[in-house]
Amino acid sequence: MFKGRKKTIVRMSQLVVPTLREDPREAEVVSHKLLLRAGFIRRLAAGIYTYLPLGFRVLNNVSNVVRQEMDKAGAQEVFMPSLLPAELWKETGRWDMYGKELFRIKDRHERDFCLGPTHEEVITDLVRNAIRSYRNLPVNLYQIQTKFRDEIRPRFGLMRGREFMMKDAYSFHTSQEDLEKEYQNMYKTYCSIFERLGLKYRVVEADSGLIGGGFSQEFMVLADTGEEELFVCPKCDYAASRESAGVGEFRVADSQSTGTSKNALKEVHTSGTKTIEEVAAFLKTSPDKTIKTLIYETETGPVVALVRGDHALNEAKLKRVLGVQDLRLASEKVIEKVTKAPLGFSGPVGLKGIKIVADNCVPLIENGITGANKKDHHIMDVSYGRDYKADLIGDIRFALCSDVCPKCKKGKFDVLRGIEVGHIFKLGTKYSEKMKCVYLDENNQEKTMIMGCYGIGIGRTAQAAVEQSFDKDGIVWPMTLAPYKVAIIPVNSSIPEQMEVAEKIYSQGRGAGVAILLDDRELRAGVKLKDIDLIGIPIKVIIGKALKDGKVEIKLRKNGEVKLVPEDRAMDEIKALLA
RNA sequence: CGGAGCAUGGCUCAGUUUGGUAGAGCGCCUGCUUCGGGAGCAGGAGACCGUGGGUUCAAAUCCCGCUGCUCCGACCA
Repeated sequence: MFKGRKKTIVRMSQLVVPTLREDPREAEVVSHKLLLRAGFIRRLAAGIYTYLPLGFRVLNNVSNVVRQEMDKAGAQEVFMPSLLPAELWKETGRWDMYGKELFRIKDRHERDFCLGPTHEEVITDLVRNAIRSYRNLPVNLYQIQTKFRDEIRPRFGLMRGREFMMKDAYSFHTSQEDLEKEYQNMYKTYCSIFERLGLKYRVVEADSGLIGGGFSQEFMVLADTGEEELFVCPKCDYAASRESAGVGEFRVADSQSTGTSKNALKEVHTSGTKTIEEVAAFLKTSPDKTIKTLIYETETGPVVALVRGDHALNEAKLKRVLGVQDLRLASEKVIEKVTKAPLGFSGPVGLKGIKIVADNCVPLIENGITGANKKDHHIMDVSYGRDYKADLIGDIRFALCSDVCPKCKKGKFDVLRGIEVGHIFKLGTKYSEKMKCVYLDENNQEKTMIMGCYGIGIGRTAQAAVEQSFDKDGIVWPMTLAPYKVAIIPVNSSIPEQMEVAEKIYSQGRGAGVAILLDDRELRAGVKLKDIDLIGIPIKVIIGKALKDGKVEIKLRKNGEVKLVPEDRAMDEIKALLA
């Protein structure tokens, strides 16, 4: 591949690997610290990184596996622009919907552009022009490319950057069944990708967010420090992200009496109490007796959402239940207009002319407590049906680990942590319809294409691997990801015999196409060994004392295992380890 | 965007309270001695103390503005 090049630098004395002895202040999580310390990446600005030679090699290792598996699955690689005209985004409405996360810029003619955070619009535009017949469907096009998102809070190095490498694929179909087939094909492809990369992962049901569409699944690399919570049922195969985990059973809170006698409504003065906790404490009861009332604004007007006081409302679920796209907490002004009372005293009783959505658990509350829609007042002994009604009742809260699996209704959730590295979506016609991406079927009928979309965070995957595999000395790369598989370390570079053997094995390795590194630096053994371990090279060939007997050491990073072999057998041994 | 904090050689930090000629460790360069898990000695280079203004005889230090970065909450691969 690089035949034209005279030599690639794989001598440590020449390689740019600025390792650091101390943890950089900017890093918080282990993987970020290690990538910085071991000289893989450097920060340029918040969430924007340079990949140094080692880092870039790892990135390419991920990309290559992804590319091979995608090609094998029948997808075709393309390369789309990063700089995108606003018109396309206006066509789907996402120019307005995407919000502040979209990097927007103007050209010299004051025309609007953005830096691509994802490419549904671009690919759909391409396909609607390039493909007109059912004969040319289905297709799956993908690219590996830099994406831009003006994240609210860039974090943890490559985990959440503002500029990051991503593989995104888009498939186009003539039927739902065909999409289903490709979705399964991609599911399998993703499994083999993450298996080849040597990662422990789980697949969970997920919310599809801004990308939209219906069903989607996330691939999570398991790591205790992961940002995501996965709700996994121990009794069946159900697994979901925190965002989308369902609630299997609606029970009354433990503290509620089983008695059903309804007391009469009572208004109480609760001056100075605003939060649920304050109100519950003031009235000497627990938060699960209260009804939390939240006012939201949507594109179809304000709505009132009710959840039990000890539950957290899940906006993604609320969006789904309401069937709205735009959802945000109402301003105090709107709250006052809707409830005629200041923030902190809202309640469903007596509200008119506004849609009310209640969580499944809310109607079960007897003699509950909620705001009186009157400053400094709450009402007690509120019961559903008698005192208020909801227009919609559904699952709109976050699941808790005490909740029951919605699938088998038996297991209580285990909560694991993970890092989202892949996401597959069934988009349906969300984009193709708006953008008139159509084809002619065999009956000369115009039909809208059905789409799927499949992403993998390349840099994030690389960093997730570190998060999953490190020790006190540094990174322990899985073989596939390691920037170099083998490092040759002459213990004392001032002994000519050691250097000779080192050079010999090095050139044998290069001749055999092994990704091999020679630590030819004139440094003490300890420094070289520490550096190579920090970098995480899987196999070390240590040339030292044993050379007197014509032997070298082969030591594994993973478990510290050492094997003494005759120097002329070293290469065979390495090849066996790599096979 | 709300809350907290930080900004001083390449890296990690001290110095700021109580203004008075900019420090340490690591790294880097030179030489000597060392040489199997971050060596020792000697010599040396390297900083307009984030930025703009103000107070003062005098500001890294006090005051005001700005910017950048990190962390905690709502978004995403």
